[in-house]
Amino acid sequence: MMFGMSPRPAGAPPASGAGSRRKRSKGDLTSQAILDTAEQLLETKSLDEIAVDELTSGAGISRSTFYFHFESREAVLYALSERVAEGLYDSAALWLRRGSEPPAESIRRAISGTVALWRAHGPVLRAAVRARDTSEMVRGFWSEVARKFIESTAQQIEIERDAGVAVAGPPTARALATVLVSMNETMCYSLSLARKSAARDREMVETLTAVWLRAVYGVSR
Amino acid sequence: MMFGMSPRPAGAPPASGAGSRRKRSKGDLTSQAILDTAEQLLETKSLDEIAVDELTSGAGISRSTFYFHFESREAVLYALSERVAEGLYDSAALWLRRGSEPPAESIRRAISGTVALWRAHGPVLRAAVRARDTSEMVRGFWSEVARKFIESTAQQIEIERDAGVAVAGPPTARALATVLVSMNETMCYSLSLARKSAARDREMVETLTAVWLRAVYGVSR
DNA sequence: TTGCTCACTCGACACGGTGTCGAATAATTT
DNA sequence: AAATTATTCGACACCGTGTCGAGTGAGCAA
Repeated sequence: MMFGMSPRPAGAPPASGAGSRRKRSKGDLTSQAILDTAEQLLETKSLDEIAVDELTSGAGISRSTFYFHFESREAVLYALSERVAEGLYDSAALWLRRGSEPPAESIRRAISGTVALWRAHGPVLRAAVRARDTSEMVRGFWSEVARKFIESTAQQIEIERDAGVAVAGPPTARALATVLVSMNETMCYSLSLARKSAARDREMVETLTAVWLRAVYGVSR
Repeated sequence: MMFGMSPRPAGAPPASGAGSRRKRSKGDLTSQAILDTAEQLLETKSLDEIAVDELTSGAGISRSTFYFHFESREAVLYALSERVAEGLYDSAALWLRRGSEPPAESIRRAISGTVALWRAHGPVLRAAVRARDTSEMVRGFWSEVARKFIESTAQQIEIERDAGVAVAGPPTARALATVLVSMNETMCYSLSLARKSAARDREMVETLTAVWLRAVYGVSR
């Protein structure tokens, strides 16, 4: 009764092709308008403080029309998340394949990218993290994202361990990766809540980098 | 309009003395019943999935009577948190003053205590963490709890650094402490979501301990 | 042009939850 | 016993949700 929602938005237009810009059927336009309004409102309020009619009046349509485009408020968040998720994968890849540069550099670069992304899309990312506990749909999506992050981190740790550069387990590479990735997420969440400050951001990147380095390689400098 | 709530529960009985058991005015009893029902319901649902009449029918009273005892659902959670918070302080104190034992022992003991507490009161603690973003009252309470944890951890790190045992900053002792404490909270949160398993708990304690040790002291073994 | 269809929009409705009020009742004090 | 205070209740007004059936209009076929 409570979890019956199908992952596919109810009456949503079949796969609004992201690339094809010809023939923006009117429906696409209002879907976009709803999405934009939602992203803007999330800067102020949390998802469940946002009423459907705030979304629709912002988009210039009637409240009940909303349900033609989205199944629920969560579905809107899901769509919003997808926009942002691709950016996340990029910063994940950064740390995976590093050339000959020292680990400190590639880790710092990856973390820095993640922080930047949270700074850019904080409201949406926070709402998504929050909705993980509420919406099956959102949870599925983000646990997949997290899985990829953890997987590739664990893999990298194992490579470094085999090379004798990183300190051996226990903890398992996987357990260590889980903790480190979660730590990044938590700190980015709370950082994105604070007023924007380059100094604060830099300190956070440095702190997280230091913990990663020490946790994986044992020694910092 | 939205944030006008006073920190003091509306018509609540003046300071239901925790210790004095004589003269349990009838009101205290039903307040307790509401609290107990809430704690039990939180094992299944999140706070905002719990309707007021579920609380009151569980306590055998009428819905509107609820508002005589508590200002809102959040106020119930606040009261529930206070019950648990004291236990938290104990495990904080554990790591602060250690005798001559090696740091690994005291850190493991403190983390182990925290994990145990989350296992015992997971639902309430999760709801409280969650409500931090929603309720001013709950946020104030928990930021105070977090502050104490971070403060005492930072203090301890500085002591160890002055003694030349811990690796020097940067990161600041405070920044490092913030990250480590938050990490513990996050991992306990997600651990308490998983089915109870002694093995899993042990692994989590070991992993967190390892990260703390390496982050603070640089080398693990 | 007419007429058909299909994407899209709307207002009305039923439902369920919240918070408040004033009156009724139980407990305690004087 | 009377007065006061604590506690409970039902009724009410309000707000947000999700659904339904009835439009509306743009494009397309004949």
